[in-house]
Amino acid sequence: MTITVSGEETSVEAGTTGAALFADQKTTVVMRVDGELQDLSREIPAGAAVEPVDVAEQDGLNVLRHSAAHVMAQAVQQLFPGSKLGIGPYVTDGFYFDFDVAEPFTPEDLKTIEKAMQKIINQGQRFEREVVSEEEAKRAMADEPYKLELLGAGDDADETAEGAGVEVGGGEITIYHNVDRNGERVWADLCRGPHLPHTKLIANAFAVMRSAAAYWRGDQNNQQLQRLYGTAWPTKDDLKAYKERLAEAERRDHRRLGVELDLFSFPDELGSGLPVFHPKGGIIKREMEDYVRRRHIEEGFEYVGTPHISKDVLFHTSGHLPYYADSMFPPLHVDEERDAEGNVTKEGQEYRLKAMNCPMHNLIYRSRGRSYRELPLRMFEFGSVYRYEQSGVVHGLTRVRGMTQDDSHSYVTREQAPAEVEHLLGFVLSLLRDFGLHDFYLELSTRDEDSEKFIGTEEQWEQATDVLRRVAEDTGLELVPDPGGAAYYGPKISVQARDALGRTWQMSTIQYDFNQPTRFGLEYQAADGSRQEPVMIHSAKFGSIERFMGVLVEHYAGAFPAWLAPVQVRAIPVAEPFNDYLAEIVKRLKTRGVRAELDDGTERFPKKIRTASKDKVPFVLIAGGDDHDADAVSFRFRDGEQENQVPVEEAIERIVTTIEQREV
RNA sequence: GCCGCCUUAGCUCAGGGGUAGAGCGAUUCACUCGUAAUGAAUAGGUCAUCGGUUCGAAUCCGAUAGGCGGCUCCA
Repeated sequence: MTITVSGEETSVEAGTTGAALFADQKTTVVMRVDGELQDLSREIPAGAAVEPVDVAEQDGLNVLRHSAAHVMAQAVQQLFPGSKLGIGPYVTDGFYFDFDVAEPFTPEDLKTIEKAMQKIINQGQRFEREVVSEEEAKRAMADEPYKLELLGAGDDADETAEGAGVEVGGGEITIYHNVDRNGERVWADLCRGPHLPHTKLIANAFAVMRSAAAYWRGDQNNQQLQRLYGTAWPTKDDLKAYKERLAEAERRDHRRLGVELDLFSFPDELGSGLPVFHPKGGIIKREMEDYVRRRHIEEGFEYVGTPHISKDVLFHTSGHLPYYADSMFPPLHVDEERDAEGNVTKEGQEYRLKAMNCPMHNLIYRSRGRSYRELPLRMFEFGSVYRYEQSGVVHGLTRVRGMTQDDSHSYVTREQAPAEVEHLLGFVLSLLRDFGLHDFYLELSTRDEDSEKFIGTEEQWEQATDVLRRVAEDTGLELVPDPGGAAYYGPKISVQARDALGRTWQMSTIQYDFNQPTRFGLEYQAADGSRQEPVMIHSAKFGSIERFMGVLVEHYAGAFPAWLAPVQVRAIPVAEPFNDYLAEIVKRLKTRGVRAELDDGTERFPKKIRTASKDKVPFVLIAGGDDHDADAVSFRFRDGEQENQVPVEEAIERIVTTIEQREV
């Protein structure tokens, strides 16, 4: 028969398997048959287009990890008889498997499981695919209640959790058996596959990473299972590189660097998720805010200010309550008066900490009549908002309970809306680039038809979503759909930025809102004298200053570009006699607005260099006899490079220019 | 909010039913002329908080607070 192998027509015997075809390719783990991933053990149908899938390519990695998940599950069921299987898909950089076990896994258990996995791998067990009927599958999985549930769910399984589709779905039902050296089936799982031909391909480049709890099918009303996360790679070196990447992420962790660089802290006395900024962190925050405020004003925004607290009726008007009551701090009851018997003589009032700025900006809009000539009317502020985040989700600066939003609201006519969205998106992207982030993609969050959370008519949603989609597509950036992710009042575009380590963070958001203007009765007088309702467009550029600072700390690994660095210049004399010489230069730098300081401590020279290096100061200025005689200074940069005897004038100009140009 | 783990000096951590240790940091003194650690001395802890068990608790148990890893959530 004739088949096409990697684009070339070839003639092979009927019944040829992938294993036979790619026998000499040791790192081929599965094959793509007419675009579909299949086990190598399967026969290739006549006329098919086939290509080998290498373990190192994404599809191959996924198969490797999914197979490793099976091995882990086999090990767990060996060690913990009676444990029940949940799902076990591959995920980015690894895999997990959920188990219903009597006791949660301990750290020792993880090591034991890893050892048992190694044993299974060393046995070189084969993965064997069996096509079964639904009845057969139910019989085979009689002891696995969760698998039975998935069988019942059928093709819906894809929606139950990330990766659940690997279990069932996609037409026929299959069971994968692990077969030992003697040809005996030793373990089985309901699974769509495909899998590696045998376990030896997992080699010893795998690890059981951690355990955690997870809700069955991602629903918090369901049973909580124990999830084991693992990782697997084609080679030991890949595994090592992955672990090194994790270690690097840990070194860059903004929570760690925040302490080391004395930027911010989270005093227990304040409560969870409430940061305080120390002087050095305060400089970074202020530089960020100053720059962003200036740019907003350049872009036609007007800076406004609103309080941190208000009567809670405001949030009823906006529609945020009762939808989001759970994530707002509980109300404060004030102004109530009682007589001696305890009877209420004056009704009190409920106040709420502000969780969003838009209702207050609406009040500014409404404070007087508005003309179409004023639109677009753009209000902007650094609004302090407080959200009662659940205790388990608070995380460093990236998830806090008190934060500063760089929040703006553009009030426009319906006709102006597309142009304003475009304007905002361009502005947001330019700001992110100014802060050193260059790798983005967009997410379009829309309403979920089935949810009652979303208000407004279908036409309104469609129109708004259309506007956002068109503008997003015009950027040429990757656009990822996020159905059901919209706010209750309208769809949103969010910008996801990738940092230096390739991790993504939701930063900016642009939301199209046709609901709040109605709820607040906002209007403007049109050219024809009629009263019209504006559309409002919400936009947060960094999301929150706190989160963005956390991202920046990690992106730059604490080595901020000069314009953001808390200390821009540290002057270090080679020995004490040069203190005065450098003190004079520091003074001149300070008059130019440079954050410069002299290290006139009693430590010796090399120690001061080391300290400056650990502090990640961008410019170290050194002066000794040679410099003094030449009326010069020497530079030492963060990468260890040095440049000696630069004339003082020139050195100052270079530092000032670098800061002004916001160069790294 | 849920599951598990953790909380000892400013930081990183060791120890462990008989009232505490190291390194770094800090302070002081001496030293100090060329690019990542000079030396010595000193100070610093109700072992998160509260309660229980015990002759005795930092150590064991419980509660609370805070943190970490996930899950759920994220206007």
